[in-house]
Amino acid sequence: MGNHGKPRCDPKVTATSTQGARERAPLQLENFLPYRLSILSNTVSQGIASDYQQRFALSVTEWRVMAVLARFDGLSARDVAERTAMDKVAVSRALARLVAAGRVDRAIHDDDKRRSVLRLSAGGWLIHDEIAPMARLRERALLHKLTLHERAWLKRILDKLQDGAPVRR
Amino acid sequence: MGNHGKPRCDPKVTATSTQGARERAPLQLENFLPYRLSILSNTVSQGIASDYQQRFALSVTEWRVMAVLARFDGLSARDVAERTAMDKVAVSRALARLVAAGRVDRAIHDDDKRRSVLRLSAGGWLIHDEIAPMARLRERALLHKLTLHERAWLKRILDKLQDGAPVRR
DNA sequence: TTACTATAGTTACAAATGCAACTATCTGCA
DNA sequence: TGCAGATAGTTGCATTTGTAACTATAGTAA
Repeated sequence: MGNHGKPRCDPKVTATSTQGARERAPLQLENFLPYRLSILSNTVSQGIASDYQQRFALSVTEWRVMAVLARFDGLSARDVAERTAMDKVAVSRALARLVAAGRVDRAIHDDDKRRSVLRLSAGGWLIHDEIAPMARLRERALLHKLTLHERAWLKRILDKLQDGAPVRR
Repeated sequence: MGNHGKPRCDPKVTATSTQGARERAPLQLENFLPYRLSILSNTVSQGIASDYQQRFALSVTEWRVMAVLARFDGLSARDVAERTAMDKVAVSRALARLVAAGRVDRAIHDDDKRRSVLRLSAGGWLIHDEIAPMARLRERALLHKLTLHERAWLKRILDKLQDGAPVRR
């Protein structure tokens, strides 16, 4: 029962990294790629969100929907879901709020009455035009931590990591 | 009112990238670093979670708590929150479930009765020892998409992006 | 037509999450 | 002592999210 080689270490005295048993040893979260990605992504997204969250009462999902609609006019909800890699239910709800707030106009497709035809409203564009530059600034600040060389590698690496990844729906 | 240079483009006909107006133009989400990080992170975490989610009825937060406890024995809830970069409330709730399920043993600190002293139970270790290798495999599969050179760059880049980042609490 | 299947989008319900308020304990200092 | 913060952890409540079921429309073929 108790034959587990538990790493008994005082947590305050830096991490007795229990190397030795290769597969069995506990993960080192701080070096575990999926974990690091998660932390970094949350930190970054949270930073950007704090720019507009309270100011416009806009959630991250709502902003993402607005961002795609700014780029591609007349998409259906399904298209939006595809382009944002968000769940269709999440998109539906974000759209309900955006339409109610008058930030997005929703029409019905002529040839297919199931589809909606989505478009930023004038008010939506105003908000978009305030947020987009802030988002860009955040990205720039992030990239400024890297050399040009590193930025190029990062892009290449993200491409490779992403390729063949399953697309959510 | 309508003097917005909206990019009218058929979404099916690949992305008329509205370059020109530098700051004003809509974001290209697909090249926007924060967005890419978010997608990648979600995809990866989701993949790992699918390995244990239903099988052990374990949430991502719970697994993370178990992972730190595997590595550092006798932490307090606060320590766990710090090491997982999770909210203390989230940790408290995850612990409540883990203790109830008999996966974590909770004692009270001798010198400070506020603190808990946390430790994986024997059953917790069994589960950990099943999940950890799977998680490692997932990470390995991810890293195998990269050359050794790229892996080194990625590590370096993540370090730089993360440095100076605010620590959640 | 009718029936079967697929798709767009919404709704319902349950679980997860975040924030603020709360209890209990500890620390420091008059 | 005893009182005013701090800190560890939990609880309540409102919001968000995920899953599945549902409605409505479309496509296809007998």
